Amino acid sequence: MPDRAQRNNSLRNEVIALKRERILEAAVDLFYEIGYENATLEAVADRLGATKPFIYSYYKSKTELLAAICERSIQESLKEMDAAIEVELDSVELLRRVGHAFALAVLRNQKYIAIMAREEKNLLPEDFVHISNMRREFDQKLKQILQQGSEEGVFEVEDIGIASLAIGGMVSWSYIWYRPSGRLDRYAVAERMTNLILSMVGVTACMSGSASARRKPTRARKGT
Amino acid sequence: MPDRAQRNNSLRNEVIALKRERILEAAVDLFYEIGYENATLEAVADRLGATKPFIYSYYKSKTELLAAICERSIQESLKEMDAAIEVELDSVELLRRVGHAFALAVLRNQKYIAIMAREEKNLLPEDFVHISNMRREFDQKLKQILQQGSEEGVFEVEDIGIASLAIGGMVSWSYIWYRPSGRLDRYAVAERMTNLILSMVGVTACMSGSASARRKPTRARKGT
DNA sequence: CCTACCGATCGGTAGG
DNA sequence: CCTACCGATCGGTAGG
Repeated sequence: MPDRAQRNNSLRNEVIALKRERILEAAVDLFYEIGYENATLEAVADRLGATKPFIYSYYKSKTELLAAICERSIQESLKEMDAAIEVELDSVELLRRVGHAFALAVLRNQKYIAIMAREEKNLLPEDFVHISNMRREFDQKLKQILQQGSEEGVFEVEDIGIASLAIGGMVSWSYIWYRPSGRLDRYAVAERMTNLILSMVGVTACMSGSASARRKPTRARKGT
Repeated sequence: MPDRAQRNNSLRNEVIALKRERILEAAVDLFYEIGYENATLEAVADRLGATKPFIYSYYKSKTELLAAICERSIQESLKEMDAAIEVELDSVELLRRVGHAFALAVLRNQKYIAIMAREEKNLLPEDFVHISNMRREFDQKLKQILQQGSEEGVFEVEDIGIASLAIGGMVSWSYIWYRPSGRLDRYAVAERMTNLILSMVGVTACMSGSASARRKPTRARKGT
């Protein structure tokens, strides 16, 4: 007897989830383009062919919508981080994997990252705290990786705290300059950033992969 | 005869400049604390013990005030960059100096940098273009330094464009996490970031300063 | 899920 | 340099 009711219910929930998702996406696009405060919910609704009260039946306020966007923003990076950690690799491979996945996540979720970086002052204090905690968690895990690699002697890092913040920063900042229409696609950018991360912690090409050593700068390149 | 008039005039100009400066500073503090849109000009005026129309007699609009803040933000970084370039050093020392001065500038002007990063969508199109150009100029000059060092064979960089954006990003991002009350003062952070920049471009400790080589990770540290 | 509306805020200005 | 004000915008809701 609850069978049919439940099916209905699950369908209903799916529809609700779908609508919430579409609203979120429309908001992300508009907030990214013109900024949270300049974007009216009426304009968000317009993009969906609906009206403002429609949005209010799925989100209870504008700031709740913003919080949902910001939360997803780091959630995605954290997810990649956790997936990489689970694989149990040596420190170099772990950092390579984490760096690459993190960079790809930022480039893929560029709009979300931009909104989070720009709009923190428009979050409710409680949401701000929650999101700050997630951010701290990410930084801690990254720091942990550097710590381990340093103890093993495969990383050479003067200050682990600063190094992890630097890595986080150089990757996160790409939301500002990356253009999908640019010279490199996301994957190529992530590759290069990963290599930069590795050399930042003192791992040079010959130490990490199977490639042959190129410890010394290739002076040959200049002359030829 | 123009003597006295001119003295008066110059005094008058100084007073105007002083007032404009105080208004700017108050705005920076408030915009940084609660965000541009949440800050009313009335509240800015309050901090100066004045009223809103007072501000309007020194700035013609709220957005002009924002543009002035953003412009100064990069102006400071560009100034440091240019000062460093003028000294004519070898590539390694030049990058070290630029990195250090740039990092210090960001940490010193943390509030300005934060506002610029967050509020670009609130700039007039013309101001946005102007500021974007200054930003591009900075990136170009940094890239130029990497280019030169690479050609000389002292830097080992896979992709100069990405590397310069990465350096710019890791330093700029510090506006987010740096706390003057934290573990390290500005100078110490700048030092560590500079070392990270250098190892990112393949310069290890032994190559740069007069210090003895420590090419290999110091495995000794672990065992002892 | 829409029409119609309110209430409050705030950038900017007149006028002195 | 202030008092007093306007005009417009927009988040949120009532009521259906």
